[in-house]
Amino acid sequence: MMVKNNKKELIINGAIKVFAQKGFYTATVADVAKEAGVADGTIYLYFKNKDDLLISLFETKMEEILQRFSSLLASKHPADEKLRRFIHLYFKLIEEDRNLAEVFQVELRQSSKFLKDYHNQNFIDFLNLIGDIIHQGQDDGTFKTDISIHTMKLIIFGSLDELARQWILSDDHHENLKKTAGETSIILIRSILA
Amino acid sequence: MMVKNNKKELIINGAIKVFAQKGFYTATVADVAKEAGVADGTIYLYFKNKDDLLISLFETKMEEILQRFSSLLASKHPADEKLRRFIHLYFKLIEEDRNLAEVFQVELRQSSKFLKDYHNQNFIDFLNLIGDIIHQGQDDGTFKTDISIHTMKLIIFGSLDELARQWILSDDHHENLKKTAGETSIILIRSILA
Amino acid sequence: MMVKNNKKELIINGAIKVFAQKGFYTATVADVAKEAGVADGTIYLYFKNKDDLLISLFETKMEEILQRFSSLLASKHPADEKLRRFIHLYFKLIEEDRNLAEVFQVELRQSSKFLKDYHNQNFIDFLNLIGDIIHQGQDDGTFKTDISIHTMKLIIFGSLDELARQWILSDDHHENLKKTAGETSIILIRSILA
Amino acid sequence: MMVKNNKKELIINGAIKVFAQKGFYTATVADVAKEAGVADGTIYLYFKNKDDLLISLFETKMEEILQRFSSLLASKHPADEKLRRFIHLYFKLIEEDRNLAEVFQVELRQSSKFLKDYHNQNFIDFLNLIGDIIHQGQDDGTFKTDISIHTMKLIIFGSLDELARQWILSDDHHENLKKTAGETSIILIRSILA
DNA sequence: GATGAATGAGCCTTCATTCAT
DNA sequence: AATGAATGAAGGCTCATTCAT
Repeated sequence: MMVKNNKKELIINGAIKVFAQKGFYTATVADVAKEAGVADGTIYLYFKNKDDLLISLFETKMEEILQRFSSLLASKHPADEKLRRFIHLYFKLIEEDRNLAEVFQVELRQSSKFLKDYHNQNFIDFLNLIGDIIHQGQDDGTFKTDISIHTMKLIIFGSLDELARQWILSDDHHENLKKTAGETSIILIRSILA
Repeated sequence: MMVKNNKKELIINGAIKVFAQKGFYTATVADVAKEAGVADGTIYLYFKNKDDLLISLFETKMEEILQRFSSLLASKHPADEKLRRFIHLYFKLIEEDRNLAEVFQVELRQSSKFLKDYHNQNFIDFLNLIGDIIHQGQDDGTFKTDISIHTMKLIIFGSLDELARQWILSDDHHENLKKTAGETSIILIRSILA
Repeated sequence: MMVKNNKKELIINGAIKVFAQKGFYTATVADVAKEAGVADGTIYLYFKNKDDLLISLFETKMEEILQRFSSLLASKHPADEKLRRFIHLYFKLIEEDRNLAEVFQVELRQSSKFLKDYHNQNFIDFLNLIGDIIHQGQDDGTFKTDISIHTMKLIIFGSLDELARQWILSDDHHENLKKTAGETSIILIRSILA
Repeated sequence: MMVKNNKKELIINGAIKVFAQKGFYTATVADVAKEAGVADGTIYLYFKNKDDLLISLFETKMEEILQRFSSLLASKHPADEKLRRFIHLYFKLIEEDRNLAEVFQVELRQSSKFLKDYHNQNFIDFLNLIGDIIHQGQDDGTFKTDISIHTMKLIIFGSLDELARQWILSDDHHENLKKTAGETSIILIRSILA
């Protein structure tokens, strides 16, 4: 079948919408069930509990996201071009699914529960995508080597993250994210180019 | 007496500690009261409710922080030197009060409640401190003018914020924040210097 | 099944008993739940809140009561006979369900909440049952017309109400309410008979 | 001094106003203190607790009321004239102090606490004032003897009480209580006159 | 698998009462 | 006597979770 676990998907998508609107703690499981069009109890057939729903949501979507970046990173482009494309893809994804972006941005930052106790391998993997690009650039002489990859990847991710957050939280979304992506590429690449 | 509103301070500091450890939603008002060494009801003599406690906490501390930045910004230094000092002070504050940093980082980002519905003027003011430095630098020819102040200030803040977060969330705090501050200054200033 | 909304009934009956014994404000929702044999939360599946429970209780029971009076009033008896029967039925109902009577007598008179803010249509309807009898009697010449129906219906209701209250509050219920009903009929009808 | 226990009086009068407006349970001790213009704690210098405040209020005012009736009853008038004057005085008092009337009418009926557990001697005394008039009337042949004094006094009191309540609860107080008093006198005396 | 009525633990909040000043 | 800040017990209500159907 094409549609595996249809209900599970419905619930995850309902949760994304509801968590984005109300926040994880303020939203109720009943809210999610209603949005997903299933009964409250059904959620517990697919997820251990409310926390597990958030984590599963994150992992499922994060895997999808990592895949969308993977071809980009497997390409033969020079490091600066890869970084440019990374940045554009990042903002494209944000624009495509604002609710998901909001859940990632706002809700996952939230409680120690999810960024401290819950060891977030997918997030680390994501950061390492950036690290890999920088690594490549430093290897082939495209990028400067005077700053640590660790610091640089956090600067890049932090920049994208904050720009995305402001765009999400602002009510006016006419503001073009593509233009922002262009500017951001210039600034960040300039800061690192050999 | 010298110490006015001693209880209010005790409560705010208790709240910072408890919210940092457990998260705003997971922490109970009773937890805060216990940490502050007051009765549960006492909290309601000083704060309207639990939400108000978080917001008051934020506003009180944010004002303190803004003041600590103000002399720096009133100084006669060139823009790049100001930015360098801004970055160092930022990390210094983070190191000084990790709990407060964590509350700001994690809890305030949290739910729409606090960054969407609650119009956060202090946060905007803080971002504008950075904007002012950039503005000065563009005016006197220190900084490039090809990128918008808006984008640039978010990149700077986002970078600092993310670096701070990783430092907070990592258990090993031997890692020197001063070194990070140095690296970050170099990168960010390089990206903008004329 | 025959019994629909079994739980709602259980709760209302529990509430009648508990409110009669402890009073509305002194009784807790947990008391009612325990008496009804349901969980605390179950009450909130059927009633919006504690106030709503009291109002719903009143409306449900008042409708039942109004129905028990309706055949009497639809009958072809002369007005004085109707009034006599009304009085007897009133005391009969009091005797049948002392707890309910007590809730009506004591708790509903209570706070502005329930007789001032809550516009009590059922109670007005009940008073008008008496008004209708008097009206009929004045029309067919059975009753005097020198006094207003409004005053007369309040006198009749107030008399019954006070007699009922004293009976309820007295511990000795050997005292026959039927005898009281007889006496009361004589007095009240005498006061109005043409 | 003329004004003995000035504070105590202030508190009682504040309580009457506040209890009338909000109801005994809904009103807080702090509300009463504010209305009386004293500190919360001051109330506990004069009253054991909140319940005691209500009971003391009742007893103090009830004594005043009983005194106002006493000369009437000591007079040499025939029983029917006494009853007529009783009724007029009753409504006059209601009109004079609506708040007090409301507290007596609505709040004191309230919980078992005050009409069941609290043995209300003053109220019994008040009812007996009516009983005494009837007794006199039956002795001197003015009133019929076919009905018990007990029933009759409750009918009279219940009638006055209900008429007063409706007047209090209705917003329109243009309605003349004197006219009501007149009508009521006619009806009640007619029902009992030999 | 799916439902949703029922559960009951737990938390925010109120407020009568106390007591140091 | 008077104050009012502080207390903390207690209760209304919510909501994640379960389970009989």
